[in-house]
Amino acid sequence: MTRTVRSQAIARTPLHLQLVELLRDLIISGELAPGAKIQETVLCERFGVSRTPLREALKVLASEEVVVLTPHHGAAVATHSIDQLRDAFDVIGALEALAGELAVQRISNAEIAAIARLHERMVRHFEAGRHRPYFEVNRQIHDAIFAATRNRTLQDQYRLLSARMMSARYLAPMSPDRWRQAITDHDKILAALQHRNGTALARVLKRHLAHKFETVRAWLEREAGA
Amino acid sequence: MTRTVRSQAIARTPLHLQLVELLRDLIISGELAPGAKIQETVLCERFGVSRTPLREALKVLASEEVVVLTPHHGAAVATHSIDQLRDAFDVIGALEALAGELAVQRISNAEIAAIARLHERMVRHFEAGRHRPYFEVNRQIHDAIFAATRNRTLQDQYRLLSARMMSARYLAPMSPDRWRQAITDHDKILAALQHRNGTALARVLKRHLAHKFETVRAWLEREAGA
DNA sequence: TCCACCAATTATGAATTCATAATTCATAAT
DNA sequence: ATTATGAATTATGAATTCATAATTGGTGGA
Repeated sequence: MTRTVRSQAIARTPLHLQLVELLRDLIISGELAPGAKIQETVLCERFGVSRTPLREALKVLASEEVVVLTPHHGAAVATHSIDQLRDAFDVIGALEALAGELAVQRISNAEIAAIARLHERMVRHFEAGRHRPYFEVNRQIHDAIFAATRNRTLQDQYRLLSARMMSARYLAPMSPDRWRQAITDHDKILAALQHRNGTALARVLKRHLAHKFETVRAWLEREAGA
Repeated sequence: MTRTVRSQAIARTPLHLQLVELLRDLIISGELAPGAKIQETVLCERFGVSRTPLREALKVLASEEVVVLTPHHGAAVATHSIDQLRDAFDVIGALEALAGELAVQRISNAEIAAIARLHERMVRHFEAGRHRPYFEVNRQIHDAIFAATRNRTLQDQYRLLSARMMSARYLAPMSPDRWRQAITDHDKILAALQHRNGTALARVLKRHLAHKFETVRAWLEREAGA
């Protein structure tokens, strides 16, 4: 009996993929700030790997525009101008709109309920003024909406573009007014989901993102001036 | 070992990026068919490079989902199910709709005129039944519309997703009816551009893509059956 | 003192080498 | 004859080595 042993293959993640995730985390968390130069040997020392897999990882991140490779000059964490951010936000807006349309068609009642619970938690974080947990739950809600689309490509593209400026989204502090606005947006998002109104959901998701962009833009301009 | 004398041309662009383009072309042209196994040593021999840059290139293409890497099994040209293609077409549709909205706001009259000339050429290829030149000019028109958006991210994402199934788009033969339909679509695309009607352009671009998907789907299902 | 230029050092680009996992093929057992 | 087993071969994963471009630091000259 030829029982294939491949049935429960143990997870063997290639080194370069592990490094991709590791570096992405370092960049998202802000430990590697935008514009920071990446010294291959330094990171190799730190992670205990040779340059080969690290360089492969850098090439992948470069193709995602998370880092920038300059021939013979090395790697650096990508920086994005306000124009570039606006461009990315426009694209993400289109993706969110599509996500809204698809989600209401395919989401289960259980998933809607789960998002409602996340929503409650997020509101509580807002009321307690806890920024970091708020952002985390916020991200989970958006991820849940994209997961409900059942469209892997859509999810991947969304993650790709979000990751590219995740640090900006996380770091940009919201004014109390903007934060209240965000909560209002999310109330409408949840309502549109519960009514399975795709058009409304697409519209409010897009507007929500536009608000977020204004927050990021204001922060970047203040940063640049300071 | 003999001292390799490299020409200046290839010294400027990193090898792995050249290989990314080279491989992409091979895949788009169909020389490397979907599902084909990629033997590293074979391609290294063919291109006269070592495995290091080729493997870097494969990793980049894998992150674009143009190839699939299986640990210890090697690389293969990615195959896409009809469901995956539909997912990708949905996303491209959203991108095209956004492109339409932005293009009419930012395109110059000269660019519209250039697209009109491309349109004429495309129609002549259609009337003469020249498939390959038709597809080529068709692609140029769509690229021109995306270029008119002035949104680099949008262009990049579009190119990324189209490349992923370019072979399918190229290889799928259109029925005479579908081809006529495509020309009708393009008439409307040009008209919407000339009237700078973003809503109409977005709508017709999306519908045009839906037609294209039906062509590809029909072809794939016939292929699978045959 | 400042600038230009050249040597020394360092970092990156790419090839080669080494280790290990997967496949193939031959042999043996049922 | 067919299938299972195991050695041999092959291909991939990763480290190391080699080559070359860029940077740095110092010296000499104006």
